[in-house]
Formats: sequence, C-alpha cells, structure tokens
Amino acid sequence: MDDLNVTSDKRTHNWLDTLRSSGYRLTEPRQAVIDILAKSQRALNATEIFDLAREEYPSLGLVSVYRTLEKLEELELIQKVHHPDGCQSFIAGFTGHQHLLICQVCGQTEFFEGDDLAPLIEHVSRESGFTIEEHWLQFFGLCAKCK
Amino acid sequence: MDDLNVTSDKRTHNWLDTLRSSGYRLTEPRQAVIDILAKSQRALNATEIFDLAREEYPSLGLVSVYRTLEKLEELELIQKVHHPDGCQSFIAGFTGHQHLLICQVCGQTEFFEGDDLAPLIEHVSRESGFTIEEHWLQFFGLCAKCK
DNA sequence: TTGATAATGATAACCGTTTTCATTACGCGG
DNA sequence: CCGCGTAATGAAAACGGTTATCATTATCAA
Ligand SMILES: [Mn+2]
Ligand SMILES: [Mn+2]
Ligand SMILES: [Zn+2]
Ligand SMILES: [Zn+2]
Repeated sequence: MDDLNVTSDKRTHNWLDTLRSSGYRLTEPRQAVIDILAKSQRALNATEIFDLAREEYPSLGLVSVYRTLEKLEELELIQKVHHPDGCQSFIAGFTGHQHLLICQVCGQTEFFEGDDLAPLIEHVSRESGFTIEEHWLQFFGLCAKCK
Repeated sequence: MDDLNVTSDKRTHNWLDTLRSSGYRLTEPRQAVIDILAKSQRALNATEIFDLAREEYPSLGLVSVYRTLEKLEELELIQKVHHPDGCQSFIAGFTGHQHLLICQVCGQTEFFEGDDLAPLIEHVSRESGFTIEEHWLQFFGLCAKCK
C-alpha cells in the first residue's frame, strides 16, 4: 500500500465520518462513489464515477452518483472543476485558499497556493470602481509524466 | 448617441465585415444576434439573446442563435464566460491577453490586464514538475452601481 | 435577373440531469 | 439481537438545453 492509498483511505474515512455526523446514513452506494473520488488524481464527472464505481459495486445506480455528489459538494468535501471542455466534474476539495493546476493531457490535478494578487486586485479595483470579493485562478499545462 | 453605442456600432460593423471576409453571408438573423451581443455589457446565453433579439426581429429562430454563436466563437469575436452558476454564456471578446471582472449582482463584465503571474508560475512549475502553458484568472465583485 | 447553394425556422432527436415512486436497507430504540 | 420508521435506493419517466434533420427561403456571384 503506497502513500496515495494511505492518504485516500484516510480521506475516505474522514468523508464517511462527516456524512454520519451530518445525519446522513452510511450506505454502500455512497461508499462506492466515495472510494472512487477519494483516490482520484483528476476530476471526474458523474458518468466516469458511475463506470468506475460499478466495477466494484455493479448494482449502483447513476442517480445515486448524482445524489452523492450533491451531498459531498454541500459538505464541501468535493468541488466542481471548470475546464475548457466541461464544467461538470468534481475533485476532492482542499482546505483553505488554494488553486488548481491541471494537466491538459491526462487531467492530473494538483492544488497550489501562494498567489499574491493583492496589488493587482487593488489596482483593478481602483481603475474599475468594483469591489472585488473573489477570484478564480487556474493553471493549465503538462504534468511531469506527460511532457 | 453615447459612447457605448458608437463603440457597439463599430463593433457590429467589424463583426459583419469579418463574417463576410470569412465567406459567410450577411443575413438578418445573424445581424439580429450580433446587434444584441455587440452592445451587451454582460455575458448572455442563447435564450437571453433569443428573447432580446426577437424584440427587434420576431421571426428569429432559436437554432439560428446557436448557429451564429458557433460562428462568432470560431472567428474569436466572442468568448465563453465561466461563472459559478453557468458556463454557457458569451461576451464580446477583447484582443490580446485580458482577464474578466464580473459583477456578482448585475453581471456587468469588464476586462483587465496587467497581471504578472510569471514569478508564481515559475514557483508552481518548479514545485510541481508541470510545464504551465495557460492560465485562467477571473475576478468577481460588485460594480460601482451595485455596491 | 438568375441560379447555385448557404442559411433559415419548424420539428424531432438527443443526452445529461432531475423527478417520481415503489422497494430496500440503515440504524436507533427497545 | 429484533423490529420499526424513514432515509436512501434503482428503474423508469420527465425535463430542458442543445443538436440534427429537412423542406423552404434568401443571399450574392455570375
Ligand atoms: Mn488566490
Ligand atoms: Mn494573465
Ligand atoms: Zn499529465
Ligand atoms: Zn453590478
């Protein structure tokens, strides 16, 4: 068992705990969906999760995937990823203020932080008359394996 | 006639020229769609354009809106805008490297430039092993009118 | 003015997502 | 443990935005 699996097992356990303590039941369909998402290195959409999860749990229904995604997003355990060719995929969310780095070939996704946009925000704010409250920053490129 | 209209008339004329010189015909449905998009201060989706354009050109079909959007995007005259609640709206595109600033209340959208992400890109690149080729940066806030 | 054909609008098809509903199974209280 | 109330499920149908089909129309080069 490598580091990735240790990490994803921990994450799986944490997600199940959060579901329970939020009053939701721990069901097999939910566990099947969580098992896939917790270990994925890239964002997945409902159909992809459905296909992967059914390899282990063939009776899973697509509707349960949608319903589980809804709850995981509500609990902020996963987040939606916007991408040039689709904005309906999800990845395990990180805590705090982080941004995404996405491989254009294989989709591998990492988080980064450390952006200092304060001066730019200040400047744009003054020029435009807007009060800036949020920002989206996302990098696209080629991961070590794909280049 | 104010500055906005002068600008949007110029833009309309330019778009029609680009269509013609790309071998496309200048039709009334296309002009109706372009009239709306060229002067909009916020991103619009197909249905919104359809409703607005039909006020002037009631025989317009929704399908022609989709087809016109397809061509305007292909010619890089408009661009898709990603937003927390929808990624299927379009706004007149600017030339060069620019980013979007969007009002969370009324949707008014402006472009800005002058971001210097080079040091951050360099840093993230070294840490992650990625070659970074593109970035998305978008600000959200409240425009002067809405705050 | 004419003719070839690009473009149109009405309609149907498509497809990802949501709703409905009878059935199942989770988990608490006994 | 068991039994019960009900949250959750999967199958099926409905929904809504987008795309494909097709007969008709309108653009524009000759
Ligand atoms: Mn940031
Ligand atoms: Mn930039
Ligand atoms: Zn890659
Ligand atoms: Zn506003």
